[in-house]
Amino acid sequence: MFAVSSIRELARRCGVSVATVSRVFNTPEVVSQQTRQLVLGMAAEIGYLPNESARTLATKKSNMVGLVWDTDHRRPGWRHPFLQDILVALKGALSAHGLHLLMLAPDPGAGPGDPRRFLRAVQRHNVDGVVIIDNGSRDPAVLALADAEVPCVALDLRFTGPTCTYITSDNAGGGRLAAAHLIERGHRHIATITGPAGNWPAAQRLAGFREALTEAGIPLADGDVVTGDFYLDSGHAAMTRLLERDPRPTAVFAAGDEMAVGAIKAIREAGLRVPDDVAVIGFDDIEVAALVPPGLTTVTQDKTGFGTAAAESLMAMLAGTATPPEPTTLPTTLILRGST
Amino acid sequence: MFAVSSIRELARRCGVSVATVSRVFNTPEVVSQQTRQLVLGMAAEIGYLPNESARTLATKKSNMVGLVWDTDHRRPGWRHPFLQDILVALKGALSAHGLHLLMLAPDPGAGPGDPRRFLRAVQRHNVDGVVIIDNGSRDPAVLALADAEVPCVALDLRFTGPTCTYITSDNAGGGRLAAAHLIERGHRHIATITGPAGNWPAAQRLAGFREALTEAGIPLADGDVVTGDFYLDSGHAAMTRLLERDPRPTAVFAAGDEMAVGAIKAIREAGLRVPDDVAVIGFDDIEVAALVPPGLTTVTQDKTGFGTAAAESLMAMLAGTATPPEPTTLPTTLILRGST
DNA sequence: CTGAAAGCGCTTACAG
DNA sequence: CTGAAAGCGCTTACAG
Repeated sequence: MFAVSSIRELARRCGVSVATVSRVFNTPEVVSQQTRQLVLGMAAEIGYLPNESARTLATKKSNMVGLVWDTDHRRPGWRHPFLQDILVALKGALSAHGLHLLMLAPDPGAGPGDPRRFLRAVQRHNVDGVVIIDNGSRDPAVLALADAEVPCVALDLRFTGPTCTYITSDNAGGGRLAAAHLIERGHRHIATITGPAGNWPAAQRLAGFREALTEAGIPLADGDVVTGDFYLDSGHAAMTRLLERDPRPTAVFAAGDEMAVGAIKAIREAGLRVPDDVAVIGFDDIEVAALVPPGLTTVTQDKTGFGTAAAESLMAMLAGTATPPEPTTLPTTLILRGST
Repeated sequence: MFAVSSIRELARRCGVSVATVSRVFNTPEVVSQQTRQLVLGMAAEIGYLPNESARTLATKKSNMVGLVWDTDHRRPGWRHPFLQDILVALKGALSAHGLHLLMLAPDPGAGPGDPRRFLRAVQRHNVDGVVIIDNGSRDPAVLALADAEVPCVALDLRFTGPTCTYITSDNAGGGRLAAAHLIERGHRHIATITGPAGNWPAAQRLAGFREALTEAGIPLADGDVVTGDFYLDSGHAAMTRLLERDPRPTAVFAAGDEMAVGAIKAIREAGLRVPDDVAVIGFDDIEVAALVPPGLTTVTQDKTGFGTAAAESLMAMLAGTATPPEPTTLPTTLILRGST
C-alpha cells in the first residue's frame, strides 16, 4: 500500500553501515554526535521507520501487550461497567512507554473451550505481557497464561504467581463507606444486595459493609442479604423480595449500580419513594448513576486508575524485576446524589 | 518466558525440509497426505506455533488490523455511546478470519497534532488495514491514512477513496421513523434537539425528520430546532429553551439518547410530565434508555452490525478487489418505551 | 510432491 | 566510535 524505506537504504544514503543506523535508534549514546545527526536528518527526510516485525524477530520483544477481556465463551453477553475508561487510560499509559495494545482473540487453531486459546495467540505474536480484564468467571485459559509465566496483570481478579500481579479497588473500604453513610443518615435497618457467590469483589464489599454494621452495633439478618448477578433485573428481583420483609429495611446497599437502579425501579413500582421510604446506595459510579432520578448515591471506583496502575505494574515486570510488583489497591470514595 | 520450538526443529523431527513444513501450514493441498499428517501430528506434539513476526517479515502481511478510535487529542473526554458492543462484534468477526485487532496509539515519535501519528504506527507494525471509529471531528491524522492508501473502513464517517469505505446507520430513515411515530401519536407541534453543526449523522437525522414532517404538512419553525453536542447537559439546556416557547411543543426528537435523557430531566424540573405534557424520543438505544424512567422511546442502531459489517468490508479490501466495497447502511428501528 | 537457497529488515556480539 | 557477519523464523520462486 506504500513503500517504506529500509534500514539498508537509509544506511546507503548516509554512507554508514546498517549497524550504525541501528545504534542511532537503539543506543544513540554510543554513536558520535555527528553521524547521529546525519542519520536522524536523513531518516526524517526519507520517512524511515524501523520495521517492528524485523525488530521483534531479532529481539524477541514485540512492544505489544495483549489484552484479554472477553474470556468466557459461555458468557458472550457480559459487559464491563466501565471498559472504555479503562481502555483509554491503559492505552495512554502504555503508549507513553512505546507499547501497543493487541486485543487477543482466541487462537483460531484452538477450540472454544481450549485452555491454550489465549496462550497460543500470545506465543504467536510474541506479546510481551498481558492485561486481563476479568469477567467474574475463573477461565482456565486465563490461568494457562500464568502457568506459562507470561507477565500478567489482572484487573479485579486475585491473580498471583511468579509473573502475575493484580489491580483492584478497595472494595471492603467501599462497603464500609456505604454502611457508614447510611448509618449516619440515621438508618438502623439496612439490607444489601450482593453479587454472585464466589465473586471476589462482591464478597469484599459485603465483608466491609458487614464489619461497619457490626462495629455500629447494627444487626444484619440473613434475610436482609440477597444475592444478585450485577445486572438490573436481579436488583429488581432482590429488592422486590426485600420489600416483602416485615419490618421493611429503610435502606439498601447494592454491590453494583445496575442492581441499584433495578432496586430503585422496584421500590417505585411498589408505590414507595426513594430515598424517603427506602434509601439506595450503589457501587461503581457508572454513567447511569448520575442520569437516573433521583440520582444514585454510590461508591466510585478509580476507573482511570485501573488503566494507569495496570500499565505501571506491567512496565515493572517487563523491566525484569525479580519479583512481581505488589498488588495495587485503588481507593474508593463516596459520591452523594439524591437516592440517600 | 517460555520456549517455543521453531520451524527448523519441527522439520528436523519430521525428517523433512522447512519448506515442506511451511507448505503444510500455508498451502496444505500441495503436500502429500502422508507428510501432511506426519507434520501436523508432530506439530501438535511439540506445541509448534508459527511465529507471526517472521511471517510478517517474509510476507508483508501481519494479520493485524489497526483500530483508531480516540483520535482527537483535543477531545480526550469523548466517549462513544456503544464502543463495547462494536469491539466485541468486530473482534469476533475478524478473528474468524484469523485477524487480530491492534489498538493504535499515536506514534511516540510524532507530536500530538502530527497528521502522521497513526500512519507511522500503521507502517511500523505492517498493519493490513484500519478500522476508524470516528469521534465526530475531522482529524487530519485519519485522512492521512486514506492518502497513504491504507485499506480503511470508517464507522459513522463519510470516508471514501481508492482504499476506503464506511459503515453507517440509516440516520435519515431513523429521523423519519421518529417523526412518523410522534405524528401517529397525534402530535402536531414537534421540536428537535439536533447534534453539532457539521456532524454528518446528526444532519441526516434532522433531514429525515424534517422530510417526514413536511410530507405530513406539519411545519417546523426555526425556533423549534435547537443544537446540542450529544451530551446530557446540552439536552437539558436545549429543552429548557424549548419549554420557553409559546406555544410549547408537545413532543421533541433528540438526535441522541443522552440529550433525550437531559431533556426529560428538564421537563420534570419544569414540573411537567413525560409523556403527558411533552413526549420525548431519542436516538441510539444506549443502555440508559431502558433504565431511565419512564423508559425512553428511541431509534435503535444495529450496534453489532457495525462490527460485523466493518469486518466484512475490510476482508473484501484485503482480498484485493479492484474497487472498495460500497458503503454499508445499517437499518434503524423504533423501540417503544414509556416516554412517548 | 519436495528440497536448497535467497531474502524479508532488523540486532548484536565480535573485531578493530 | 564503526563495520562485517551471523542470526532471528519464516516464505517462495526455482529446480528437480
